[in-house]
Amino acid sequence: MTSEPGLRQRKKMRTRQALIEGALRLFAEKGYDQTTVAEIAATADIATRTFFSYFDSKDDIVFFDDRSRLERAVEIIGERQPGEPVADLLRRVIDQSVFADTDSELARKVGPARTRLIASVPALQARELHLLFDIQLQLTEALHLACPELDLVEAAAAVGSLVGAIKVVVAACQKRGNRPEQTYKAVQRATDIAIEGLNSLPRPA
Amino acid sequence: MTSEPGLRQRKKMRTRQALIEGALRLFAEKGYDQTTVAEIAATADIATRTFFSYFDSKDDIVFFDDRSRLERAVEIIGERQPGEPVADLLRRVIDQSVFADTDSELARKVGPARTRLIASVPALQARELHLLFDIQLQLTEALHLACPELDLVEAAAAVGSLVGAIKVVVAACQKRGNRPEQTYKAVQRATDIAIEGLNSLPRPA
DNA sequence: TGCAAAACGTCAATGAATGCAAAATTACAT
DNA sequence: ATGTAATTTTGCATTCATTGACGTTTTGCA
Repeated sequence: MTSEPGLRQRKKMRTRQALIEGALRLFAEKGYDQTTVAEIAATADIATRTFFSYFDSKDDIVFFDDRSRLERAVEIIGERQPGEPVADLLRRVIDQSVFADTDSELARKVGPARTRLIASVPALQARELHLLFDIQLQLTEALHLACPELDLVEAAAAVGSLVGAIKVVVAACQKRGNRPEQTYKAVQRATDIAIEGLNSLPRPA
Repeated sequence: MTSEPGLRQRKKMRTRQALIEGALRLFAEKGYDQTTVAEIAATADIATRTFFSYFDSKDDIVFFDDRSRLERAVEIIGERQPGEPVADLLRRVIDQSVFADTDSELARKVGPARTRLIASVPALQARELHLLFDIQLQLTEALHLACPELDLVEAAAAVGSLVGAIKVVVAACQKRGNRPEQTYKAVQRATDIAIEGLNSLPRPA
């Protein structure tokens, strides 16, 4: 069952791939808002109507590898060693699903351009946050399952606190125009703060 | 200068109010997607085109009091007593800007219905998360200013961690259908976890 | 080969959002 | 009170994402 893709599937996948590449190229060339769905569809030689059988919306195409990132994350959580501290586990999840390049070459290729794109288009920011939120709910469930000592509220708080800290820190860094290296350091710091708690912050002089 | 509103302003405010009430009523009656901007405009006796000079988009009308909530929060942060622990300060911010009814009666009146509405319409969820994210960046700045002992990254992590924990916990509670009282308890717990850190969570048996 | 399902495409419609220029309203100085 | 400038409102046209209905083509499989 899970073996041969079949001609139909292969064709679909090729079209999908073409759509993604075509769309990201157009977005880079003329901007997101200036690119119409019809133009994207044209790059893969399909009708405009058909685009919507590949992606639910125009924004969705930008986040083509979200699903696989989530799956990887859930997998990592599922492989938790009994007794492993939650903090250690979540550190691994962040490292291997956020920073690793999941969807093979494609993700690596578009990586930085995509980040810039999202940051510059409000509609994409909103979509990203929505997807990320949904991801957090699923991570919460996975964590709750993998860590019987945590109730659902604790699992949710753990995920939300860690992801929230990182997301806001990254945005703050981008806003001030930090270099990627500094931003990476900042993510580490954010992770530590979420794990150690706000009480670990420097006290007033 | 900051005294009398002037007829023009008063009229505008009345129209705005009418739009908000009309829109929320229609949303409740026929659902968000089934309500058109033209219908909303009609409830306030203005042209469809004019709606967009009051709100940038159809979703925006649902979050009419976000600005004032944010302003209240920034104000509270600005009034921080020197030496007051960050955790205490942020606790106050949550209590008084998230749970307090800011926009006078209107906010109180629509409160629960609005919450249900947002939860049931994906477009509104996305918008809310986007607005909340922006709010967090502004809170980060305010906190950084009010707490000289925190650098920007630390301030961002503090805000993101706390808000993120609460948001995910609330969503998890709604998803499982908790009663408001339980949800409130959960928010308290989430706050504690963000403040005490993930390391304060129960260890595996 | 031939049928059923899956995919694709055409056509038409809806509805949000925006730009533009004219018309209406309000503020303000004289 | 009146005229003028500033602000709002509006009608109109347009673009474009998204969706529904329905007929046509492909592909998978018996």
